Amino acid sequence: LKHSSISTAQLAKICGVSQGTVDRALNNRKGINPQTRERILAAAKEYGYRPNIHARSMAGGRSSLIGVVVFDLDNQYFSDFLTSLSKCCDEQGYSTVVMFTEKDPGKELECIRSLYRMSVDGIVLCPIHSGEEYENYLLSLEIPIVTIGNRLCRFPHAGIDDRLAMAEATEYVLSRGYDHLIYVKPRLGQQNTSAQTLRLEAFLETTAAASAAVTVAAPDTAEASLLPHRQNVFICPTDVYALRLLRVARENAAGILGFDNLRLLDQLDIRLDSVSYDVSQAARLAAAYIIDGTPVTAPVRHTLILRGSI
Amino acid sequence: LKHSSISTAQLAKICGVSQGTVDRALNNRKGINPQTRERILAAAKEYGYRPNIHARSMAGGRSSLIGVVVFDLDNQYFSDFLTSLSKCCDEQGYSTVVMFTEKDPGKELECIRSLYRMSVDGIVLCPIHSGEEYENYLLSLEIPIVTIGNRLCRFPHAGIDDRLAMAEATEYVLSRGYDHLIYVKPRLGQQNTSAQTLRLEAFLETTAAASAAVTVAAPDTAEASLLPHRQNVFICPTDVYALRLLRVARENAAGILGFDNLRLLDQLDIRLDSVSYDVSQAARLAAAYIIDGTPVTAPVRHTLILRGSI
DNA sequence: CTGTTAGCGCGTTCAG
DNA sequence: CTGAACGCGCTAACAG
Repeated sequence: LKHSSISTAQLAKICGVSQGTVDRALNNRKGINPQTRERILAAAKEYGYRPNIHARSMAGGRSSLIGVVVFDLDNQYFSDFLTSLSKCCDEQGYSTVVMFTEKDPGKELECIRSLYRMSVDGIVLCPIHSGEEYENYLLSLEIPIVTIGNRLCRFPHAGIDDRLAMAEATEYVLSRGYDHLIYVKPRLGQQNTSAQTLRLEAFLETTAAASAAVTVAAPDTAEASLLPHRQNVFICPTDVYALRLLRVARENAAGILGFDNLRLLDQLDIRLDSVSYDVSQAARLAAAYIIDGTPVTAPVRHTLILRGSI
Repeated sequence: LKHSSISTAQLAKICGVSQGTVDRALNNRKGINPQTRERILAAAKEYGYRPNIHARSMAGGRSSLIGVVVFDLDNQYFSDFLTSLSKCCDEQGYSTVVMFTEKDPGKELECIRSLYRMSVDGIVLCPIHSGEEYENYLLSLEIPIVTIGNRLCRFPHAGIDDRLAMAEATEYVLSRGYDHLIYVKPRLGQQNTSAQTLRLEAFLETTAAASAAVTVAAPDTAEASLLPHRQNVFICPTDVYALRLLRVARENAAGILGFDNLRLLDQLDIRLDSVSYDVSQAARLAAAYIIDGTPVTAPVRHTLILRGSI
């Protein structure tokens, strides 16, 4: 009663074969008569056979579980990603188990350990830790791990080319004639800040040769950085900051650029230019890497969505 | 190597007892010498023993997995709830498995079936289905199920008293002297719309005896419902609608009330009055019901958060 | 109070 | 190509 779906043993009895043969048919293993395979497959479909993940993972096979480790759901970026990933995994018969680190390095380790103990088939991780020792630990788990948001040296990354995206966006801003760029830099208190670091570096490199003035400000000092008699523009490496500065920008006739293009913008009809990319593609890349081992070759493509705030 | 944590068998060998005794100690079962129990518990702690959920659930015990079925993460309400629930479950050694229905009744059944097959210990469900037949099916699963958002007759609900909350909010609005109340009613195309239905009913009952004019409008016709030379106010049963109407309200000097008090409001410093309640308390109630069987006796308390939009 | 045993459903040997 | 047997880690039932 507990599990409505039938077991391989029952299937075996029904088809008049052994459990081993059923296993060979179900899991596309070699060494089985094509006819008996078809017969078993047909019966499996008829009786609605579904593998039991617990038994399977105990016997050393896949668990069909994929772990996801993110900060929280405060930033809609993660919500967007989760929705896509969950859908993507579902379609392939996998379930996702999400855990939150709340940007606490200790919790990150706890999350990973928990997921490992659940014998997930892989982990999608937005890391806050970094360093060789940490990566060694992750590698020792011997399960596929792919990063999102922040990066790790020896693991694939499902995301955009942060450097290129920010460089292009900055160039566009410069081309619009602004002569004072205020980069709103988050406090980089954490360990792994690769995403934000790459964006900042790209911004600095791109503006190095420009004639425009440049200020790098903390979120709470951004407003005070506005210069009079200048064409000011806020460059925000996250929509979250941009949203908070939207009013200030408008009141001071300054331009403003966001990053991530949260669904929120369209949902609430907010006129904020933002660097956008296909989150579902990132999710697909991550899932494909974990499920099929498909290597992540190219970064996800990005676009600048213009709504008139620059 | 796969599972770094030791097994009950190993613990048994270490303590010089049988596996059965270890089980009795670990799971607070009766019929064991308090001294041997302490000895085993100490060893378990020392060696970092952690139960294997797959083995446990296969043997007919708990899986320490709790299923969550919600529409999606578009509405921040669900993100808020999930964050709280996940935290709450974590603290008690449970993990959550989230699935999305996308308001598709067929998917809702799929989600529940999947979770059931994973032998989750219980399900937190925001139902879109309803009706006796459906409830019978859920009951036949013989696992604890608690609803959030929408309700079902024969299952506990972790949430506020929607009727009372809307009634009180409406009364407050009336007390502020508005003489034209525009209720923004969602399209109730789904099957289970209990939450929205209760709120609308409460609004209508509360305004029945009032002298103020009342209009019930669809989200896209709300603006057109504004009456000239009147003190208009929008009553939105969801912050999502309120956020979209915020500008219209301001431009027309109309009041506006939201519902749910999304974290977004504080995050972006949005001045919207909204009916608020402690989401984490709802999460705790839901978790306690599933984990310990604690009955949900009283609804979660609500408050009206005033930010000057009424 | 404690030890022993069986079995959950599946993957993986090893024989045939 | 197929069948039989074992073990994963745990709970439950029965013996002592």
